Amino acid sequence: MMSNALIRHLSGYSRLGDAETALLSAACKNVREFPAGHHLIREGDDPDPVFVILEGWACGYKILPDGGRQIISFLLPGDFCDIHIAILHAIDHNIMTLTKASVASLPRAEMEVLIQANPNLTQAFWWSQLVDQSILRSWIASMGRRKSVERVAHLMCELYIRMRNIGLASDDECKMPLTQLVLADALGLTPVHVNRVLRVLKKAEIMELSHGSLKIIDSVKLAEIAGFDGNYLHERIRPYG
Amino acid sequence: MMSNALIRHLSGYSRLGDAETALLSAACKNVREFPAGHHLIREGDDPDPVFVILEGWACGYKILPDGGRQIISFLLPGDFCDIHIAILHAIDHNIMTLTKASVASLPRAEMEVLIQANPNLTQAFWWSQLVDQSILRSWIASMGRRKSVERVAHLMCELYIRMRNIGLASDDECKMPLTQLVLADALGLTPVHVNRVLRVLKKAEIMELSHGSLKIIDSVKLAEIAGFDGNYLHERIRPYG
DNA sequence: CGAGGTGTTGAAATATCTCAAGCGCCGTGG
DNA sequence: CCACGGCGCTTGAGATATTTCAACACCTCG
Repeated sequence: MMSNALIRHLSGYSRLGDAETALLSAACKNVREFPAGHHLIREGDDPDPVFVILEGWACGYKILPDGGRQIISFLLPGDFCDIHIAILHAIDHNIMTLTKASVASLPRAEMEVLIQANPNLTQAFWWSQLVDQSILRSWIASMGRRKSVERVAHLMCELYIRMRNIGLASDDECKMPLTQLVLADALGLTPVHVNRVLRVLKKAEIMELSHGSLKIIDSVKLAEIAGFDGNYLHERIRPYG
Repeated sequence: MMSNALIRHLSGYSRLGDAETALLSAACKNVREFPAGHHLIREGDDPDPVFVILEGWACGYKILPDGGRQIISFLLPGDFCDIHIAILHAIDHNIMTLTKASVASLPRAEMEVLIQANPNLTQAFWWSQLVDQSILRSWIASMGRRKSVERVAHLMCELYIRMRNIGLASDDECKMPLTQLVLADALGLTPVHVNRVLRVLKKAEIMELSHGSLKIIDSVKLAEIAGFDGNYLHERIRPYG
């Protein structure tokens, strides 16, 4: 029975003791609720607090000179914005909520003390960051070498597994509050094309995305189309539950 | 007068004292020469030594289930393979030399002692890793939202600037030992298409890539086509020289 | 009730790929 | 020294995936 998505998330990466979870809980006391479409971080900001998503979804994105948007990452409950980004002078992308979300903000200084004093936490944060980086690599591979159907399938696999890892998915279903436009901006496609791809996957009785939730009908075929190998998510130490 | 590409690279991120540069030099004593096409790291390996490229180029890549290759990163002199990746169980991509290269390998244990004892080094390594991550994000944006000409132009801008940052580029030219096939695998394109794009850029008198080197003819137009904004490379503290 | 965001569909336009062939260069082996 | 094979580059023509443009239906929210 874990009180907090951050703890649930990190405890997948390192065995945390009671003392550590207590520290994390305490650090997360400053919680705010934001509506969908609220910016947590804007490009060019001075990085200050570390945000942790406790409930809801967010995404990181970049705007290209021609006005196009590319989504770079999805933040699920327990995920946080890059901690050490403070070292850089300015942030090079935006982070925005995709749904109503409750978000804890931890003062950076406090954060660093916390990490330095607790080797298990250090390790958990490192791991988490490395997994993020691994996901970025995997996205590049997807954008570069997968066709649209495969790309959609792959992203759905990734997000489903990530949701399952934090205890937010059932056997064949999970929340997936993404509009087709958002999906398009994440996959480097057009909204219309995403629509057609989703139709194909539905007609083939493989998966169905609607009303903000994903239903996996034939998980084997889905993974096959996606060419999905979850290794890059570097599995949790112990499954949730 | 810097003896070593690693030092040159890191000193762009943090002011290193004589003591620190001496330590780094000493750590780099174990140097080997590899031919082009040699694998430094293979997917699934147990991560052990940290490799630093002293001379030559390397790249990281993934192989997709259908056999396709996607290049994920280019390693230039001074770049190194992810240090903290040791935390993960297994590496999820390959690293291969693209040219004859001289490579230092640092025992991981030694590395960690070094870092923990020297805050400036810690900072430099952090920064370096964050820049790598920033480059990954920028690649995703490129693959998702730029057309082939823009994508080629953008990569050339990035690599030129990175070469310049380590003192390996002249005003309008630098080494660029990439075959069109490699370029294609990095950009998510076909070798034939890369060829046609390069032709266009050459005919338009913007840049020319041949015999392993890049010549920039009209840097303004090149940056314009690319929509290049170098911020994501998070400039060095002091320019090389 | 109207407005705006989201999803749906069709038809035409276009970027990129695929397949296929030929060329030039370079290192190797006869 | 020449012939050969291999790799990288080049070019063409046709095929295909994805985009673009445009219209409409649906729903929620004010």
